[in-house]
Amino acid sequence: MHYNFKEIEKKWQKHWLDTCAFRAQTDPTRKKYYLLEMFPYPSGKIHMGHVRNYTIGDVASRFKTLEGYNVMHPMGFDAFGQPAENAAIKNKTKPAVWTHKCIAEMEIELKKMGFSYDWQREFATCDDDYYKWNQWIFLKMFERGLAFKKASGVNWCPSCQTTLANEEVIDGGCWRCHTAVEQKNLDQWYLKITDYKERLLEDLGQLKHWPQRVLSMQNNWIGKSSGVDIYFRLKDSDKLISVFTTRVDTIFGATYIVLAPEHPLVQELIQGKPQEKEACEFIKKVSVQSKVVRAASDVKKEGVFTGSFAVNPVNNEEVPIWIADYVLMEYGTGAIMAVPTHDQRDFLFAREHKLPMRIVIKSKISVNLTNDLSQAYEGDGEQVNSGEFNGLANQEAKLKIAQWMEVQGMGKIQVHWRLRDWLISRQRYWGTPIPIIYCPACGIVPVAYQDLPVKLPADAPFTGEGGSPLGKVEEFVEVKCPKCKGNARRETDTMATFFDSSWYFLRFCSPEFNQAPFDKQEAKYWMVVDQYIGGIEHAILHLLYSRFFTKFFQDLKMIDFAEPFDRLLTQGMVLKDGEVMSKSKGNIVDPDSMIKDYGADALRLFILFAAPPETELEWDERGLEGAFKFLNRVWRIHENLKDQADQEIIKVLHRTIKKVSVDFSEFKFNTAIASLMELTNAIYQLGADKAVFLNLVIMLSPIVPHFSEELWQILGNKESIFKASWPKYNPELLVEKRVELVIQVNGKLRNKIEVSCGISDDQLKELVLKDDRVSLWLEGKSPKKFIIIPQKLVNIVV
RNA sequence: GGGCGGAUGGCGAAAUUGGCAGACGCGAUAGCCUUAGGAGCUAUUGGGGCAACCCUUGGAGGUUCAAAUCCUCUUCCGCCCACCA
Repeated sequence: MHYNFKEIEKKWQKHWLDTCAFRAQTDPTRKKYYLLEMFPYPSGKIHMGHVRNYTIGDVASRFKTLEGYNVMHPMGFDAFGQPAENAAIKNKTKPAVWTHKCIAEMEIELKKMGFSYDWQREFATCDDDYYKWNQWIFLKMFERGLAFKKASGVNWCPSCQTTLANEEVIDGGCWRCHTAVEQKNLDQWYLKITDYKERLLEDLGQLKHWPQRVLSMQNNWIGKSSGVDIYFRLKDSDKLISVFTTRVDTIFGATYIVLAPEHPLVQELIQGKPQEKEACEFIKKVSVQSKVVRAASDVKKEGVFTGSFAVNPVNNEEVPIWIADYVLMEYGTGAIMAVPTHDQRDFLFAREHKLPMRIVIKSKISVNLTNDLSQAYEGDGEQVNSGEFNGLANQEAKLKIAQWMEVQGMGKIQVHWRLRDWLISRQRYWGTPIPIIYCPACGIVPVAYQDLPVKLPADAPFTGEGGSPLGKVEEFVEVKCPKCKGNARRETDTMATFFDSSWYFLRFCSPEFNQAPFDKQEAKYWMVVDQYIGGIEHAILHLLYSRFFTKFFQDLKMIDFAEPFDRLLTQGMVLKDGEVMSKSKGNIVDPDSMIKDYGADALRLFILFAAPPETELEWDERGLEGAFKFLNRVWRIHENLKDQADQEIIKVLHRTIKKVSVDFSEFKFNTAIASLMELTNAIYQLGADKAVFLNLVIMLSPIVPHFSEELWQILGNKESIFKASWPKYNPELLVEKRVELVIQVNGKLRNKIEVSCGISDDQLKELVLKDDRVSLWLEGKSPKKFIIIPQKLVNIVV
């Protein structure tokens, strides 16, 4: 018979809820621990990814509780967003109704997993007392010029009928539906995240406990690139073309320059030239090309000559000006100097169009100085053909040339960034209304703070067909101007949902606070988040925005730290047959049916045991069965306890406590479980008393809480096991008197001997030489050298 | 093209950071037990060999008394960024 997990899990889940077992109370006398998992989008059902994410967090949270920390472990819902709108259209209901139904269903599923949340802190971002503070934050940003409206070319998804942030465009397609993104000129709200670029970059250095991978992704995304803006004068006028380069050391090898087809000077340059017609056609062709096609790396670089020339300031050489599709208006200055000998793209382009090349960096390896190259040389070397800079190492020349050019007024040392301002306007219904009023007399007027929240109307005629649905709700749109009291109209766009999730971790500190987004005092106690856990897919967007908001709050003096998350763990995906579980692949394993068959505890145990948290986890139901068997094996021990444990099992216990304590703090749950299994095996061999067994149960409790609570109670404890404390090991018990040593001859394992720990090196040498197997391998030769690693090994070198 | 990770039995994975490769589990094989169940218990389980032994951490070299671990080259896989100047 197996233990009755159904009854036990139900019983303890009810008990935890009834007693508010995981209520976090602010208590300045105690050390706090804020553990947070990325809150879910309420889709209605939890999937294995959620189960894994939240199980990892739950174990950490319960472990910290047992260690004596005052733990806060909250849960909420990232409830605004487009899927709710689509589902509402499909199911002929309202997004609010659908969302709340989904939240209710998910709460039940999360509770069935036995997660230790402080449910009293729960909120959903679609609650008006949450999104009110989105609007408040927006207004604060607006006051400081950090929220601003700009007409510009924006990414537009024709399928979702909405704009997208740069971050939401993936491979030229919409992150949600993968439709090719188009460019559209619209009046949109932006957040000036670029004002924070230096701090966002620099403070990455503070994040000592973030995965390297995430840091480098953020680093790439911010994309700081240092170089020089070089001014090329036009041959026939005084106008300048500014080009950006990170390789100013190659300036003497610039044999032509290339402009993006959209560059503002292009029309002037081609006007009246013989090439005008050809150039116009080319520009037209490129302009209709989608970004995806243009960015495809296998497409041949195309371009045309403008007919005009510019002058290279360093040597007054006339160089032809070309237009090509591989130069992008969005980056740098939209113009480049081309150095075909030292840039592969320039090289291919120059070869194609028979443009001149000149080597200016001599590679140390190759002596090739002819122009008969097979590819560009992009490495380091010595300057040649570079006037007064000849002979310098190119890295040194880079600095010297840059300084010299700045002094001469030929250019300016310049930094370009990849990071763009964050577009937050969405032409959607189910989101936070942007709290702005357009007055014919006063222009753009912010909604007054006392008028917040600008409530989202309960109903709007959204069809998914485009345009802002709020624009069709007259009683929403029509409003009096807060300044002149005249007739005015509200902004009808809503905010991108990433806005909502950029500060929710602060709201959890004081979810009911009604004076500000969060209570300073509460935030002072609970923040920063000690451990944050979530998927790698949020490595850039959500984490960058959250860091930005945190710095903004710091500037408002609402908090006194710069980074919100101390430790970050990005858990790996759950795979089935080597593939991501997805509806379209039909390989979804439903957590709920696994709970029915094996119980939540077994599911939690399996998911932690099968792989370390960061790596991908291959779903294996037989493994789950194995986890279940192990629990039954532990269960049976309590019926066969001895009155007294012998010394040997106590030693094993203390070794296990040491190992498991370390593993738990390092999130190595798989090896922690392995040690607990070893302890269990040892108990089967040696027997155990109640005290030993209870220690095992406590160590298991973060992983399998219902199971452990029940055994804890059966063995006579009145209070919850989570009121107990984590066991400590006795170091004296870990000291061994005798130890097994490995004997190697020339580094090969030849024998093992047991010796007392206090043995001296000389005694050991003697003992080893007497050993039969050793003398067999020595074949009469005398040892050259002994290498002794205390308590571990002896290696005899002959 | 750039960056960051990986590659260990039939499978998921360990390896105190340079010191017994394969802990723990799954699967498999054999046996035992029984109130036949979602059982349980005991052994064996990287490969070769009767054996002593030999081989084995994607591949090839190297450093070292000693390498899964460090170095060089190389192949494959994953993720991120990307005509980024």
